Amino acid sequence: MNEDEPLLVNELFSNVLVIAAALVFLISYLFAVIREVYGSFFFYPVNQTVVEFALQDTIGNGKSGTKGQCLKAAASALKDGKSVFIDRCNLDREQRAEFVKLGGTNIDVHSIVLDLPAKLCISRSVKRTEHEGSLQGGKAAAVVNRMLQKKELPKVSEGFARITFCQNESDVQTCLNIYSALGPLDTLPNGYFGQKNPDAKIQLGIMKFLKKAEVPATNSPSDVNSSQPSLSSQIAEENYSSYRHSENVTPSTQSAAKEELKEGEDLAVHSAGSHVSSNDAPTLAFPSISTSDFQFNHEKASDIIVDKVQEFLNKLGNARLVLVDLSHGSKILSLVKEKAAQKHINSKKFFTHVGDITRLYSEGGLRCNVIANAANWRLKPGGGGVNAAIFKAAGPALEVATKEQAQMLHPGNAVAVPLPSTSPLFSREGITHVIHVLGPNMNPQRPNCLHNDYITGCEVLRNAYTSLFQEFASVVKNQAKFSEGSDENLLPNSSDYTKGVETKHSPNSDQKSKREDEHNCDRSKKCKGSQDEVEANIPDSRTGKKHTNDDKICGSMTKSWGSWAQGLYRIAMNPERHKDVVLETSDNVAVLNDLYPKAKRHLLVLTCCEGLDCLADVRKEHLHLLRTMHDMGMLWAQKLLQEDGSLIFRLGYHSVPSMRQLHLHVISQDFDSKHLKNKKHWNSFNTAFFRDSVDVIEDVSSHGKATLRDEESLLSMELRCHRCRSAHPNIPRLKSPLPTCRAPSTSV
DNA sequence: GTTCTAGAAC
DNA sequence: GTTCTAGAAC
Repeated sequence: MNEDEPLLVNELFSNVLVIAAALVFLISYLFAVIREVYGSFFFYPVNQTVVEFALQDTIGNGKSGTKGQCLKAAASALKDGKSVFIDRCNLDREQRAEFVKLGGTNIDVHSIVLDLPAKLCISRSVKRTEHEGSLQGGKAAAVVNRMLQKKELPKVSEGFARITFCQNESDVQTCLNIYSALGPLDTLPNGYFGQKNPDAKIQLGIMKFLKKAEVPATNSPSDVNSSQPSLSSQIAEENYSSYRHSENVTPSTQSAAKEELKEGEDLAVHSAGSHVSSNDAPTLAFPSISTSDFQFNHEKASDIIVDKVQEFLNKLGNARLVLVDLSHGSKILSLVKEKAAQKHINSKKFFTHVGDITRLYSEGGLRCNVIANAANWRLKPGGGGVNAAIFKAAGPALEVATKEQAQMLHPGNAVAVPLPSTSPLFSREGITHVIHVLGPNMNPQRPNCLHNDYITGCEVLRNAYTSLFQEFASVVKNQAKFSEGSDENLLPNSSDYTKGVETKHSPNSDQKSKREDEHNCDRSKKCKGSQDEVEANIPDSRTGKKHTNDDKICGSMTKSWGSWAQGLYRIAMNPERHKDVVLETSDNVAVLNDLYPKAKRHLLVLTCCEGLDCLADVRKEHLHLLRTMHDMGMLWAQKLLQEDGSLIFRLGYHSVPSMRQLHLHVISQDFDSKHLKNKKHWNSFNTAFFRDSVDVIEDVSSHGKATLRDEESLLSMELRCHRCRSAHPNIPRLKSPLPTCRAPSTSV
């Protein structure tokens, strides 16, 4: 768009002499060209070519008009059967609400959004010397920035029948043509046009998990998909994205953010993680085993529960145990409660809880990192009760993860399954492990019925709780080990897996090697298969050059790596030789601090697998690796959060990395670093160039490869604050304390 | 990826 | 005058 010839909506719509869709009420939502198109009112009488108009700023005989005057004028025109076009800076929902209300039930309310780059807007405003709105010179930039901080894109849920987004002059022209062509009885289809549903476009990690419906979602033109998806598909996408986005952060930040919203505080002022309590004790929530469908005697069961709890509480450090049942009238719960009190068991470390075990945190506010499942011997979903509920709530991820650990379970045994971070139970409830446990069965309709043999039954039930609590202890121990920064592997002790659990490759040592085989990355074998190995040594038909290790194919295109770009590759090939920088190696991935961190905390999770240089190389067979990297990144984010609860993390990949060897960035969203120096640095983490790990996994699993975003345009995009989206002319201004969303400018 | 630096922008 | 960007070299 030509900056010298700013688009004036006044000019634009003064050309619209006939806009005759009966009682179409247009609200023009203008934030980008704010001061160029100061609020003007146009009244289009139906079936007439006469245009009445009034500016909010000039409605009162040349003086600034008030909102009340505008509303009155609009209501009056509507009453007269006219179509009304309101041209006004309706930045937020609240400001628009009164106008939308004018539409009532019979009048379609449309919105046209002129969403132009803020930089353009500011430069225009600054150049302008005289303005109806008493806004002149340099103050304009401050106003624009301040307004942009508040802006909320309109949504159909506010009462709009149709919302059209215009990103440039051509979009505006199209819009103009559409409305110009309307006849008296014509109508326009409802929904979003020109841009996706605002919610679906939110791509900021920080905003993502908040599920904050009102989050402003501005995107620069290059980031906007100009397709016009159907409304239903948009809604589906919206729902999907809110679920998906919540996975992108650690559950603790998510919950903290929730608290923050409750308090109604400004996002920008307090970072979402600030309420994180780092001393949340590890907690196992477990249902009463065998007393429901397996019809085990409640008295006997409650004795065993209390005994075993007492036995283990001392061994579990600060960990807590919680017996959970759905119903308030639960007999087993009251029995256990009573007996635990009699035995003076510490009620802070062991207590009972009434609620849904799959919604302990979201509905009960009870944070449990591990839950037990009263499983069936096949370790399959279905059946009823707790087992069905947990498998359903955890999604298919649990089934897959369970299969990796064990095929079946004998009565009296338990098996811990790490919950993939893709599971809603992980993202929503903060559950990291599900421990499947199988108790004795006294129900003749179920397998392995003991037919009231309570001598065996009690022994089996004792074993079941012993095994359950041991598994839990093992999880706690490993997590503690992890947070101490140990580079030992995270697998539980072999003894935890062998007895009564038929693993695919038990015992544990085999399991570990199996896991390594699975995401294989055997350096001699090469992840990408043999094809690239062959290609790597034949001349490229386009360049005639030979590919070597330093000049190899990256995805479908030739990408050469300079010597300076080989650092990560060297570490990945020999992580043991770089113990000084490598924080941890496990499952063929290495974790290290970024040499030039772009935020307070900035880690890289590096694959040690040769042949995977960048995202373009990633294919379906690397899904397991991507998940491993993601899980490792999440664990480290959690660990870092324990050190500083105010941090917020985002996990993702650069569309086109500068350094060879696939690496996942785990980066805190403060961007407080002297190493973040230029536009490329900023945009590589704050535009679609940065591909969220969860999105990459989703892309690869559904399309077989990752979606890469155009490097050039994204990296040279205007600088916008990742929180409030305000635009800034350069990096120092962007990073300077004022005017940012943390401390909104009050001048003007 | 960083560093250096010419020259544009302020 | 200083600040900042962007391109080349590494």
